[in-house]
Amino acid sequence: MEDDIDRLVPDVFSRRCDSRTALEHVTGRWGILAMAALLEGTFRFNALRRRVDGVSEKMLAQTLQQLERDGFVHREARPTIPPHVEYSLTALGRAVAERLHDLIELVEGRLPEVLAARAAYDAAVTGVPGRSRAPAGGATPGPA
Amino acid sequence: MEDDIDRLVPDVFSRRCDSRTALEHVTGRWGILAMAALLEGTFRFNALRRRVDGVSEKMLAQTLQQLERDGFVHREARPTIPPHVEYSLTALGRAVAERLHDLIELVEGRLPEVLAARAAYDAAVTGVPGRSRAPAGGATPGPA
DNA sequence: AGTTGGCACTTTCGAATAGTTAGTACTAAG
DNA sequence: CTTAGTACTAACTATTCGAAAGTGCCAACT
Repeated sequence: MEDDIDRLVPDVFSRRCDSRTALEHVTGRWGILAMAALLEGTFRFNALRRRVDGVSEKMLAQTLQQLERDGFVHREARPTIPPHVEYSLTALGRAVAERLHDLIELVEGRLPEVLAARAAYDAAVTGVPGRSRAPAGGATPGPA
Repeated sequence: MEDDIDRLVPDVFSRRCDSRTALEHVTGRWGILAMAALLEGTFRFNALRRRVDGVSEKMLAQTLQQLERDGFVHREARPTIPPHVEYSLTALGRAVAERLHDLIELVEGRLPEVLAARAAYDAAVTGVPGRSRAPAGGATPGPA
């Protein structure tokens, strides 16, 4: 992405490429979970918020707006009071969500290995399993 | 993940599940790009930094440490001055990186659709294509 | 001789973003 | 009457990120 010719080839490694932000939206902390939940079906706002444990209204609203703008999510609002809004995946969003789902399944399925690695790392760093501490600074190659 | 029995089943939708942070590490802004770069081969620190456009030394160091601790990345440091450190994917990291790569390929390949969606969204929101503005607040269902 | 560049980080401080809380306006149910 | 629900937004606080400088040594260049 160093000049105009290169700009025609999407490349997430280049910070100036629009694909970078699109990728960040679908893999952001709340984006990936919202997409994965929507793969299960259409949700209303608060139902989605309950599905994605820990997300605030603000962050969810912001995330859904980004995803909608990128074309991954479809928002259907009825002119009612109280509001009635439904969110669902677009075809593009579904393609992305399926890959996110694959990733999530893998990470969940191999969590024991991650936990074991963490314990081993912590023990190597501090000599005490379960206690994480950054290696000391300086120009010396750190332990690991 | 509401009680001890549920804690045995990894579930990224639950904020208390360790798989949540593991997923956040590999899909974080810099994590996903570092993993994708390492899929290309082993990198030394500054080579990786050059590969991932826009990342600071601080964020890269922090990201690599997280990934190493989770067991996705292997760090090989020689006891030399100047330092000589190499980063590569573990087997677990490779499995994850391959899925990240699939996702990246998809997002890059369908970027034109994302850009078209953004233009359409901005036009619908502001009447001016290319100019993004959040819908007005209140309890009224927003336009979209 | 001095200067510069390279290596892989860490530290400090300000900028940016995420999170918390309260608010909007209406209806239905208790 | 109060409470709960709906889908957000605004204001303030907390946390994280980014920019810049620093570490200590060696090699290459002037």
